[in-house]
Amino acid sequence: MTEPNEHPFRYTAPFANAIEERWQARLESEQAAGRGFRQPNPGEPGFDASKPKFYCLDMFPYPSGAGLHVGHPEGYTATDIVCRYKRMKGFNVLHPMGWDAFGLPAEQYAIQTGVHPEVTTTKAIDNFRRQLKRFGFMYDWSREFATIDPDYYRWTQWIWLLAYGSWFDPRAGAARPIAELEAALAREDREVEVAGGERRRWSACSRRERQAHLDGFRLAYLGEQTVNWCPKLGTVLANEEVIDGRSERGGHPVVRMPLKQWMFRITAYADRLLADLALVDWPESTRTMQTEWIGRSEGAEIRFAVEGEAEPLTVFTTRPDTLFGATYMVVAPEHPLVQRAAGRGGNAALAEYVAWARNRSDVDRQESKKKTGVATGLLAVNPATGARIPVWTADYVLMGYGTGAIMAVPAHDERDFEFAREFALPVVQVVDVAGTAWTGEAATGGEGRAVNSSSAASGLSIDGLATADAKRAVIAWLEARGIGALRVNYRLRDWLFSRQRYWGEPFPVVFDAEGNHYPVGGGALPVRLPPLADYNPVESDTPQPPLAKAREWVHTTAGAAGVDPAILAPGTPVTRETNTMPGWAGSCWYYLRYCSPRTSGAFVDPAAERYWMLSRKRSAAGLPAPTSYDPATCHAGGVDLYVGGSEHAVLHLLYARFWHKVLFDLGHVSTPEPMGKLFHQGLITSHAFQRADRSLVPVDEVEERGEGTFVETKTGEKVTQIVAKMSKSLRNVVNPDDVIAEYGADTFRLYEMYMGPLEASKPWNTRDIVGVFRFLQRAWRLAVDERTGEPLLAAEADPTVEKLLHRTIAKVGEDIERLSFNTAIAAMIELVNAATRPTDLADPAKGGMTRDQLLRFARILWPFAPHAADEMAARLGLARGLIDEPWPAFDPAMLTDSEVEIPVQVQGKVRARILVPAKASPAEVEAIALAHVQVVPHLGGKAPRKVIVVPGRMVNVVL
RNA sequence: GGCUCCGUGGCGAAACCGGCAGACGCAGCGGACUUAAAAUCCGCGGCCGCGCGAGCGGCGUGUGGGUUCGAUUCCCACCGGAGCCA
Repeated sequence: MTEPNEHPFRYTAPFANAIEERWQARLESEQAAGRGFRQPNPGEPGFDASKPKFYCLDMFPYPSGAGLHVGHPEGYTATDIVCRYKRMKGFNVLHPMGWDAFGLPAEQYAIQTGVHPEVTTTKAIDNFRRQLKRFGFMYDWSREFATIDPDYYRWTQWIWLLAYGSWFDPRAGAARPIAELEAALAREDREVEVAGGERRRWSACSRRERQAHLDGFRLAYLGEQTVNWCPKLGTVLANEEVIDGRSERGGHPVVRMPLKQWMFRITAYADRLLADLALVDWPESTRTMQTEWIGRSEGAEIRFAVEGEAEPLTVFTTRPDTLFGATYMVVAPEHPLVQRAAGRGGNAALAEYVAWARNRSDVDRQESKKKTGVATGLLAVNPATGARIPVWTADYVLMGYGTGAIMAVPAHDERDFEFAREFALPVVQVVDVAGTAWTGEAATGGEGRAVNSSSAASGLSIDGLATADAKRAVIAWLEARGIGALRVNYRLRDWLFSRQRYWGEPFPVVFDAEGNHYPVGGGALPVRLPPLADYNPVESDTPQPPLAKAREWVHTTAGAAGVDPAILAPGTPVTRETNTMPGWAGSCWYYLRYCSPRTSGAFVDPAAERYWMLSRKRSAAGLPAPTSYDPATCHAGGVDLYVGGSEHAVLHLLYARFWHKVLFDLGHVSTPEPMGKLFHQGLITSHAFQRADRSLVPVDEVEERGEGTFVETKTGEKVTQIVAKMSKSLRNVVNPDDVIAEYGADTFRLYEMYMGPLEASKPWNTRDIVGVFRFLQRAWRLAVDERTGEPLLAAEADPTVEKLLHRTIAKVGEDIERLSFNTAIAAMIELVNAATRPTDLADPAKGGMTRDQLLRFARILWPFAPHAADEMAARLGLARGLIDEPWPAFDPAMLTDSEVEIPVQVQGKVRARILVPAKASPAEVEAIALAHVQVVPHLGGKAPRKVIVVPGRMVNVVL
């Protein structure tokens, strides 16, 4: 027996799912017909040039096989709300979605299963797309692409070639075509250094020598670098991917070895990357992180003469003022000076140490408590004191930082001090550090006044000078003697861009038999990835890229590869580059491709790029649309809102900025920065449980015994509830598909936005979801008769409800603008609660809202819960839903009250509340307050010393 | 160790520029409706004390100090947590 359903139109989960799927199907067919959320570009049919643009971007996901995580829809819902709102406010909204689809996990999976990464990746993309569509996000799916599409990576390769064909002109402070450099060298017939250190006029250089010289300037260049080789992963990693000497992914040991690799000269842009952070609206924390990552430090380069060596030993120090305290030198074991000293033989200990240190991973080198090292037997001369000081080698000095050599000042550097202690080297105090007494028992860092820092012989005397002055004095002295100079050093290294991997973009470059490289011509792009039978990286001590296995692909001719015949004869046998680009490559410029994703003749259509990226600042709103960047009136950043996790605060965002600046310098994009406003959504965490010994217990092994008391089921041991990241091992991962099935996508969206501030990390609390679900039910019931599905309309508008509606419209709009969605939803809940009929449905004419009011409410609900709002609007007569509706207007007069209740404080304590006319003068308010029956007793009969009246806010009486 | 951010009821949170601390939701309690339950609707709700009661008094935004008529908000120190850099 089945009960007849008395409420067939109640907003239940199955009902929500049904209407959501119906509206989504409808949107799908509208999009297919070129309507819906399809946003035309300038020049295309349907484009409205009178509207301002809003480019809103989500960090595109890496489509993993596991499907969408609850963290993904958090940022996506936020941008969807903003975009729907902006659309209603009359903007042309660009809100695209795509896939960051090259990368290690797919390749790893291919290694395990033998299935081509393209197959698994495509499947994962299809699943991600299905899941995202189920949320009803208003993406313009006609702009979708993946970084693995040949049509896309063709242009990734093209941009790389652009960098390859450019150099950084220090005088212009910008990138320029390398042909200009070549022309200048020829025109002025400059003298250049050729192999072997000789200098020769350009006209006298061989073709090979010219090429080698130019190669030294390219923004994308082949550099022999000490790289982080990870034998286990079979790849080289960027410094950024190595944490404490282990791979960021997998935690495998990493060893350092020299290798020829493609590099990006990102260090040339260090100053601009630093300075332009001031131009964008980014979280302070992110700007700080990038600043620290770039790590600009001013100091001095000092050249120390080494006895018996022609070349001086160059060091960089931020504390040239401590030169008198440099009692020994330390060079990295990889330093050429050490190599030479060891190569001469006769120092077995040195050779042994170098071999030993070389095989130590950075984790050991950095962590070792006890300092290790060996004297090289060489003696350097401290130019300030004239003293001969020993040159040591030690692994605490890394070749990758600075010059790979330091002057050791043990008195004022902790590590140098430890080293000096270990090997009984002299320690000389040369700074009287402010606030720290010199005991000789520890290094004293910080600034102060120079002591023990004078020498008649060298003519340098800085005793008594404050650190800053002492630095200047020493640098001036160094410069005068030609043995040093002021220098700016960066922590930022050039970007290692080669990977010994299969699943990445191939480099459009080939090598001849002598190892000279030649670019593949633009017409031959994309250089496609060849199919491969075996994806296994070769686990070995020397890098062996998997692409080397595609022998037929690798061995080709210049002509077949598409090298310009003017550079290399077509018949010349060449081998292709077998490294691939790292996972970062595709995400460096995807936001540009979205502007015109189907453009075939260029990486982006210039007009589309200009329209979507270049805009006037609010202060210059009256001016006509800009045609080129003007710092005074234009936004520096192109994308108006970029939302994604803070885990990309440094790497992705720094790399994208670098590519963008190269493109900007060469005239291919309109703005100096890619992203104007950046926002990081917080992490969605989960609950887990912790035993007394701080070990974690999975959620399904715990039961609740009474209020807030949890015990481990197996042992009965008491455990405490904590907040932890979602993880398979803790079995606290929430699957979005399940939540949608249980409540619908609208409820899911509302819940994630209602949890708390977007930027905050917050725990998922399944129990709380029902709150927003009930809100939607209530809102629905306010508009629709659950028995008949017919609208429920008030005969006339209740003035209180009308006033609240105006206020809610104003507040929700403001809150969306400042990305404060939780408070916007709270305001809508208050409105619905206030308008809800106090009795049952006996008399629908009582309470509730009029059709007009309900439609205005539906329109502010639409960005948050679009399906419920569309369905509501349809039942109220708007068959098409709210897709083309404007944001409702509010009357500013409705936002103020004629009378306000304000508190009266006596000595800072609230003693009464008074109702006063909003326009009452301070004197009137004061009079009412002081006469109040609850205030008088607290005055103690005295006249107040002072009365502070904040109009409309409060009164404070001071006795 | 340095830098940055954060700490508010049983829980998630709000208070946007120094002006009524705890909006809104969850959980809880009470009532209406119901044979009963669910659902729904109405109400209560920081802590302590006094009062039968409407209410009154005190304390209260991690801790201790400071600035101010007034501090969750600004300043200093400390404790705890997160992130980044060493």
